[in-house]
Amino acid sequence: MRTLKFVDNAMTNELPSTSRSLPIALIRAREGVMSPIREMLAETGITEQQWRVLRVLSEHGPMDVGTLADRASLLFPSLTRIANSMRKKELLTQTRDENDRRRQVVTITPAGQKIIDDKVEDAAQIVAGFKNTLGEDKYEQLLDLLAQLDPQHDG
Amino acid sequence: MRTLKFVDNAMTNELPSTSRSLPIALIRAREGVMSPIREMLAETGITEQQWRVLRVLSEHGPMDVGTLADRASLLFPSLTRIANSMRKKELLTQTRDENDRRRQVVTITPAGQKIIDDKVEDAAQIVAGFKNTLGEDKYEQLLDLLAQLDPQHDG
DNA sequence: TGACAATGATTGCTTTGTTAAATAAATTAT
DNA sequence: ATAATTTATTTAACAAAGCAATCATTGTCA
Repeated sequence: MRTLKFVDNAMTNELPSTSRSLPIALIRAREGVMSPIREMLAETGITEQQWRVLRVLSEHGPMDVGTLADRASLLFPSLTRIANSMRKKELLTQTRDENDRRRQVVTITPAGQKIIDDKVEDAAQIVAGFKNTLGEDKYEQLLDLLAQLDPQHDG
Repeated sequence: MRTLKFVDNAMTNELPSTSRSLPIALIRAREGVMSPIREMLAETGITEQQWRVLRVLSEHGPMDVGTLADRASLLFPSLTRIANSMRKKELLTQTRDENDRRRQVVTITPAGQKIIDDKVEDAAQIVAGFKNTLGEDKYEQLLDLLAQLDPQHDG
């Protein structure tokens, strides 16, 4: 068992204690945030990722799979499967782009949009709850700090 | 396609644009942080989760599966399977607690500890990199804000 | 004591994450 | 024009997440 040293570890080769580990803190925060959202989504029969796909499509309209994957923060292979199952549930449709026939254009269906419409309010309340516990300022600050850890982000 | 309104949405039923969504920000930040760590771990043949398990065992010594799952932020069923594969690789051992024979006590092996020892330095440098880009203050601040989103955490 | 609840852990099932390889259409270069 | 390259997407294979159900052991209490 490694001995814990309760000193600054900046000049040492020590990792921060797992209780102050950034990756673990990110996981736990995510779990805290997603837990009520998952609970809310359980009634709809769709998953967290499927909700994200619907959100993006609803917000920006039809788009190709690559852009969708990017905006919903999903990996390509994941999205392929997710789109398949969502098509079976008729939450979206998929058509080949005739200008560039490699591209698959995905569109939300009325049934998909209905799920969004039915749940926006609940979702917004959950978000508002977190904004409330942190306070508006710290909430925005958190989003900024998180953005700085995202390599895609400019900064 | 939903019309975007560029106004404050506090009093409306609108969700924040997906680009300012907390769950998505958390996913992206996590991806940004884990990407170099995964790269580093690729050489060792273990996954991010297995690394966490080794870290916790190395830091706190042998413990039962429940406590380990808690400290490594893994779900029980996940840990059961992860421990199985790690046992096959001889990174840890598992023995029944004789006082309470429901409990399984997990211990890191020398081979497991060696992976930690070989890579602590690299890992610490990666962490230091993030501390550097954010600055010591904002880094600590971020950890505090994230902790507030964790229901397990006191606060 | 003996039925019953509570606890610790595992198993089964479906979905997603992650990497690598394959396919297919478009672009570039020779 | 055709071979080589790049781009968009899919498939395959394995690890892990998340949820429900199961199993074994321990604890409670009538």
